[in-house]
Amino acid sequence: MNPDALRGHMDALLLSVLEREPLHGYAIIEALQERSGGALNVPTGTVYPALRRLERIGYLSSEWATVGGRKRRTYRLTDSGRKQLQGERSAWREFTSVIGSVLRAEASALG
Amino acid sequence: MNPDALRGHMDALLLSVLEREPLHGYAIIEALQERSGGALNVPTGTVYPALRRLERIGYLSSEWATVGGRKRRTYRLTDSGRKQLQGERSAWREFTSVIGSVLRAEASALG
DNA sequence: AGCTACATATAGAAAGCCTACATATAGAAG
DNA sequence: CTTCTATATGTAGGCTTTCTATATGTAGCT
Repeated sequence: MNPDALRGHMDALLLSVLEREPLHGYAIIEALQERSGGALNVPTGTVYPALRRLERIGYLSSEWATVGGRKRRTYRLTDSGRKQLQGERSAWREFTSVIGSVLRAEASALG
Repeated sequence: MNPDALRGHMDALLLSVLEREPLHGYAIIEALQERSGGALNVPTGTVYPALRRLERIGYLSSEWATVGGRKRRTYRLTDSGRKQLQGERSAWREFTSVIGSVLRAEASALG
């Protein structure tokens, strides 16, 4: 998977993975791997700054916890973040529709 | 359409639009608008540098022409570019499949 | 003369994702 | 005990690509 392709879609992925339950960064990375069937290996240097950015914007809130002697910062969706996720989903549908229509135009014309 | 979302997909769009016939930059921009139903308004400052980059890589070749007193640089797909377009298409399918699987995971679980 | 459409191009800004590195605990293996 | 792996968070700097803004010039219409 070309890493550049993720640009502009990282937010949607992170918000989506937090929809059901709050998770900490490391668990988010694992969840992305699982749900993508191993295709998404997002590095920590991408996830942690992105989570902080989303919290700064107000889509996420976080709190520290200690589990098994290790410190975790657990992120959860805010109401604002939940709304944003709706927007990300519809933006994704439009995006795939638009790009897809251009990419498929010639393929169908040629058989 | 969030402009950042196009990142990493511009090449696929440009190669795809040139699949059927050679076109010059301005016509490519118009073709992208038409095929996307007006959703894609790619600025000249994006298209012209991108075309040069694709030519430098070897996916496109270009030649100058004068039509109606105006100079045009017409781009056409090379064999290498045609192969690359195949790769871009399969990469696109994988990309939408992977992101889609993550985005839809919660939606279906929640109804 | 001025406006719009056609046509190409560059410089610099903006953004975000990645690589590489730094730090630290827990537990298993040897 | 030491080493290695898994768990866990974080920053600095680099890199690529897209966008904004600007420049240039022709053709045709009013």
